[in-house]
Amino acid sequence: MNQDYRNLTDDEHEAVEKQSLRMIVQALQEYSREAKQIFDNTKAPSKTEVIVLAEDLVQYALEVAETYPINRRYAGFIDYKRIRWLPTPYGLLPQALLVDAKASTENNRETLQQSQLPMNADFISKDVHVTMNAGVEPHLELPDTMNGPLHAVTTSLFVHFYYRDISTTQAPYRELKSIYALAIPHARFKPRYNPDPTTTFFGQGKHSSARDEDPRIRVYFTRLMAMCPWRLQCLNFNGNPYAEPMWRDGLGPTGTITPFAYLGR
Amino acid sequence: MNQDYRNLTDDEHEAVEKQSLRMIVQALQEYSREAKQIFDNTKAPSKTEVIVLAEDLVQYALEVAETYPINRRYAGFIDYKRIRWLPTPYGLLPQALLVDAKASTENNRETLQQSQLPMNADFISKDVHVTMNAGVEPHLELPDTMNGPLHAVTTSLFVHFYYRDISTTQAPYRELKSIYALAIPHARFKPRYNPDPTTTFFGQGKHSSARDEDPRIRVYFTRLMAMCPWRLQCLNFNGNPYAEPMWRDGLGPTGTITPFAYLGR
DNA sequence: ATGTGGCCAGAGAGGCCGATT
DNA sequence: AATCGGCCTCTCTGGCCACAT
Repeated sequence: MNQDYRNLTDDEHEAVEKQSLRMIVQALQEYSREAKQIFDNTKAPSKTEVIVLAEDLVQYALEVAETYPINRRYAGFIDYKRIRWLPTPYGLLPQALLVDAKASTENNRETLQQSQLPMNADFISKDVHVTMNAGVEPHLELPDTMNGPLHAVTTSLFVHFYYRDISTTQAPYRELKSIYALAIPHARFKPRYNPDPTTTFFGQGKHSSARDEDPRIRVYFTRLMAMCPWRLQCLNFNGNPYAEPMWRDGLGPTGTITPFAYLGR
Repeated sequence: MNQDYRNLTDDEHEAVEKQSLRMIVQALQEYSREAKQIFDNTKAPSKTEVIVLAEDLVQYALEVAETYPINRRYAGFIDYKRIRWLPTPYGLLPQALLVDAKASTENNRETLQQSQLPMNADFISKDVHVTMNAGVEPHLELPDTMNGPLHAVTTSLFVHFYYRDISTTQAPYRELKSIYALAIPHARFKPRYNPDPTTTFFGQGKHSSARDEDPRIRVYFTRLMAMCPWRLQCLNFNGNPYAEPMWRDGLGPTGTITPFAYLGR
């Protein structure tokens, strides 16, 4: 009756991240119709509106797709966060699910704040070795009445709303083109995903060094997918109310895409 | 079997706002211990942290104190919003509950964006008559399958975290001194609360006209309380883990304060 | 054309401070 | 000392644009 993720093998832990991502992809798909409707047609008081829309939509999509909650909360910059019991074949695991919403007109990379980085990163930019330390804890310690503290594994997911602006005066104001969902590997997978600065999906951040802003970092979609196809999922809108229910899995640079069944909302 | 708030008398509608506020005050009181614990001890990556804390705490406090949900969502800048059925003696009413969280080192006024203003406002500032139109709709129209649309009354509440900074390096980082809860009157009460520019709880906004920022507006606590005591509630921390469970009601410039029972969390 | 870097832009949300009374 | 007005600061979040392959 294992309750500690640290007892899992690497492959088991990867499977835990995979099933976590699989569930939010299902949730996003089921909510995709309303998500697109709201995203495209909500009037914009300001251009910042898309940020708020993305956050709200992630909440609406995911809050109905939760697992057994653990009575523990904390506040902070992460958009959607839940401490919960996650059922897995390897045990019922305490998990700290962290999901961040992003809105973007790009669809090839994601910018992370240091506080959103789950693993120490090493990469090369302009021939120099750049480093950034993880800002996300590997787990959250939950004081346990019985046998010492419980460790809730932290799982870092990102939901990326890829869109373009259409109009500022009338609906539709925007076109939500697709919803990407990414699972960034836990710190423990450093040897697997970033053993050295040249082997990585990380890239130079978006910050301006000139104005010495807080450093950020980027995750490149193609490279992440090449290292582990299922970690990059994409739900595409092709003219239908709902997105295309596709799940990426398997091997190879782009993996294999297969449709999945879903119930709409 | 009334389902339309427009059939209520003014007094009945006031009572609806009052019971809505009463419920969130109960919820805030029950959550006050954890709220203070999180507010005071959460490390601050930046000074903006308090804003996020306030938003999260409002969500945590209120999400467990909801009424029968209506299956309808919309996204936007309001921190906490729920469309729901509110049971009242005057009928089961569709309601759009809007709650905004504010963090402040002041405790005498609240700044509202125009989009948070539920009634057209008139007031005098520096001898000139200033005006601001409501940015909140009186109700949300819900397409109804049976007998035409349903109108969800909009109820505008604010939760104000009054605090001061303590330290930037070690816990406690802040001191949450009290939690205020305000109910801003619905547009229909304009004749009651702001019949003319000199009779009002509104005041000049915080925006800089010089840099022509979007106009904002202020609500003055004392004046709001003088016009209707129960619309300004305050839960004070006096050294105890939980705030003092006090509810303001009755008449007079400050009304009457009485304690209420609560179950902690 | 793409993949990368990175400079800037805007807009929330409040901290504060200076007049007034 | 309070009550008001209002200027300005900070910092989030991405739009974009310029190179480099």
